[in-house]
Amino acid sequence: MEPKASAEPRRLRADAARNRQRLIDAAEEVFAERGLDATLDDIAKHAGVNVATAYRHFDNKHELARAFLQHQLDRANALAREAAEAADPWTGLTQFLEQAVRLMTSSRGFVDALSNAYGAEWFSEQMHDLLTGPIRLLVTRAQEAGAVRADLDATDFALILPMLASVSERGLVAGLPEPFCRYLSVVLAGLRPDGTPLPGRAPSDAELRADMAAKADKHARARARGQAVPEKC
Amino acid sequence: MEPKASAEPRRLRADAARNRQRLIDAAEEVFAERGLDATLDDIAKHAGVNVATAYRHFDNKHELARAFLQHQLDRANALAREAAEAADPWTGLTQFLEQAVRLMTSSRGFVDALSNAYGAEWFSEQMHDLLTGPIRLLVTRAQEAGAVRADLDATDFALILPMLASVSERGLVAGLPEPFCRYLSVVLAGLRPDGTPLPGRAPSDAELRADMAAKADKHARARARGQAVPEKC
Amino acid sequence: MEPKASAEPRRLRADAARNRQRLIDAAEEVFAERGLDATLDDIAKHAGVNVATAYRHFDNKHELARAFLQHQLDRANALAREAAEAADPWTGLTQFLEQAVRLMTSSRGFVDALSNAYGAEWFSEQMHDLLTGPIRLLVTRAQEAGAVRADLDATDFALILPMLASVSERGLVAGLPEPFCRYLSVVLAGLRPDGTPLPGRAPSDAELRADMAAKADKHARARARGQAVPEKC
Amino acid sequence: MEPKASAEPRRLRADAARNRQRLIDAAEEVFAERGLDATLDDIAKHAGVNVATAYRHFDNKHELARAFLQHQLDRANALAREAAEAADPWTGLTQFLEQAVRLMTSSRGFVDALSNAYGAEWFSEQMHDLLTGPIRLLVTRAQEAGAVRADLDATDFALILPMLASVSERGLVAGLPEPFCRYLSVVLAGLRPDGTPLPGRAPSDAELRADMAAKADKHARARARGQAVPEKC
DNA sequence: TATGAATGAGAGTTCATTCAT
DNA sequence: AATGAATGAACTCTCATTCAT
Repeated sequence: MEPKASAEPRRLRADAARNRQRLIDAAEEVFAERGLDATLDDIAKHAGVNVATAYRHFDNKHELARAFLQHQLDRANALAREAAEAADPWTGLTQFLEQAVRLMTSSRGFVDALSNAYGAEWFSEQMHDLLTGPIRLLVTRAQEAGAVRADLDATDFALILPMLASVSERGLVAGLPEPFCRYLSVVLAGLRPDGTPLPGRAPSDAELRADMAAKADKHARARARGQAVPEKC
Repeated sequence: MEPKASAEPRRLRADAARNRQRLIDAAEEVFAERGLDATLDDIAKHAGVNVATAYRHFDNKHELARAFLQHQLDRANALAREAAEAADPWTGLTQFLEQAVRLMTSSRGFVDALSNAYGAEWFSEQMHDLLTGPIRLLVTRAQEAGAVRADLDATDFALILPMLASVSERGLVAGLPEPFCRYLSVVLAGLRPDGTPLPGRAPSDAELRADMAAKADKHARARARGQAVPEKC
Repeated sequence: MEPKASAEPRRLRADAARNRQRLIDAAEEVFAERGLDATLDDIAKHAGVNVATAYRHFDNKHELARAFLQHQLDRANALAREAAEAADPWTGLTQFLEQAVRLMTSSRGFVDALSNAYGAEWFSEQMHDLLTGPIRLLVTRAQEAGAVRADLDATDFALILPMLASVSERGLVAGLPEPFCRYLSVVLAGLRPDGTPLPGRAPSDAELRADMAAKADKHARARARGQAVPEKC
Repeated sequence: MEPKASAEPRRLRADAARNRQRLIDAAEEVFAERGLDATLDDIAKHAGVNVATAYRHFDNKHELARAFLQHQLDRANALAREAAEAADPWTGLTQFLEQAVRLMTSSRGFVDALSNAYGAEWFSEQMHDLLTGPIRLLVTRAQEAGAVRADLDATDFALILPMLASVSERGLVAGLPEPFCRYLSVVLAGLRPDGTPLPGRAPSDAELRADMAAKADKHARARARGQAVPEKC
């Protein structure tokens, strides 16, 4: 109802804007550190404001998380678009992945969302847009240049990105110089054409959408888990 | 006081032993389906016993989770050992990874732990043992046969395994035939020698150990997160 | 400090006066629809002003409710006075009751107050004045004309009015043509002389006063509730 | 799911039964004194147990209220059935009303529910059963004996009872000997045949049912309130 | 030993009221 | 004078854990 978390926020009073920003920053920090399970109280405390103030700015915890994730998604979109301008398509793709992983590295909350701890329909929709928009561009260009497997699809990154996210999540801790780069390299090497096709197939756009619905519906998820796993790849 | 979940369990009365097993089985099911956030009450109900009974057998939720994870780790160990007996080293490695991923696919709780939602020192230690034991065997054999990159180390799988776990976690939902196989293939392809070295280096055994400590200590983790991320891989 | 809602209001700036009126109007609407539990924020929004503005005009929610109730009481007074001018005393009484009930029908907040959801001393005092003033007039005239029971007193309406209020509250919902009229008729019929005296007695003016104090003091009320209820009327 | 507030409760452990009873008693007291808005915390404190204990016994506040109201309804049913055995039909009816009012006198919460502060579908259904069952019996018998107006219906008591409830609510406070008896007498006198028909009509059973739905749906209620009120009875 | 029951410490959210612009 | 914003205290409900039978 109110233009609380709207995209086009009314001009806020100076102090309110400051507090709002503090909240978002705090959310960024706290969600990044503790994941999306962090409590609103904690975030508010971190921001130096009362919880109720958080509720003035965001309808509920969900919305704050959304604001936070929106921010991350915006960055990811920007990265993809920048990368699309690279002279060499392969360089563009690797550059994007590298930076996307770097982005994820800095935020456990984002990884949570990607890993679906946060099964919001909304987030998946955003991801879908990212995949079928800028990322598809990157992939197609790279394929035309023969730089990546022909049977790869942009939608494959719906799985590959979270996969890389999880490395990044663990990566820094080890104290290695640039840990995730190493595994990103493995994956990148695996994306290059090698004469053999990948087994299975990429999720279709429709399946990606179905996936969203399923994720939003916990029961579907439980059911899915019960499914038999094939014996052999 | 009592060495409840000790390595050297007293002989339990028949019914006590049965209840203990039921609890572990229930934990298996429930943790697998709902992840490590599942309620102890739920697990107890699933096991057909009272929560308090769970507390007679396990000091706390943590310990029950440990028992559950132990089980998964044991299976993983078994898988690795079996795989080590494959005639062809590469086949052995792929077989192990395939089955390990399959194992993870069936257990959200295990993935939670791997993805570090569950940062117990203990778990990491177990992983360490798995890596430097049976897995190292597999890797070394494959390297000697020239089937995988020479600069790969068993400890790399401390990152690669969770990475694959996360695909498996998402995989089933999509309704694809055998989704994780596809991305496992990508990673496997990436592990093959291609003439270029991997950037960075594998975590040393010591670093792996340090990692554990860090993960158990949230503050260290927070600090780590603050670290600068290098601009370029 | 300032005599905010005082009887002798300072001259207000034009816009202030307008806002005050808007607030009262909004209170009227909102309290009427949602009862006295409605949010001050809601009322302010309805009035198109900020909550804080409400607090400039009224010390607290209580006071705004008072202003609202005052308005209703004023109307009730006017109704009683008008009715006193009816040619036939009985007609006057019925006319008053009919319109009073109609008034209550349109305002859940008023009914709340009458039904004592709002046990303010002040309100009871107002009711007292209404009863011992214009209503007594109506009753006495009707009695002199032999139209109502001789042993009825104006103060009896301290109970009868809320009683009718509660029908009106429920009445409209049922979708009946003019529901409360039916039960008003029952009560009116019951007020006519029938040769037998009413049991008990009407509250004296003093008791009515005591009643106020008691209602304002919750503890007294609790005590009262503990009182034994006689076995037989 | 659990047989928490079930009609046929499992045998409870002695202490649990005691606590459950304490909770119900406390609810009775607190709801009676402060109405259904009372907080669960208060009730629990009154019962000398932790809030969570209340949640062990009742799914939520709603259910506790329901248990409390059920109790009142049961009593009301019993009263009606007893009254049906009176030799004289009129005596039976008056006896029932007298005792019903007495019952309501002791419980603000019950009155709240009757007055619809508590718009639960369930409660209305219970009332419906009470009205069309034992109360209809009383009314019909009285009509056959010519003791009450022929155009009265049992469903009229859906409005008359709450009406009387509201007197009783206010009655005791005044310190009068048996205050509500006086107004009950007025209403009873009004129910006797007097040669003139009542205006309007009683709600049909269907309308009573519709009423429930409407009450459960706040919006319907708001709409209803907006309805025009006829000028003349 | 196993159980039903009880509990304290939150978590998310709302609201009357006050502060700062 | 009026507003946008902030706050503390409450309220409903949950969960890991402990007590008493």
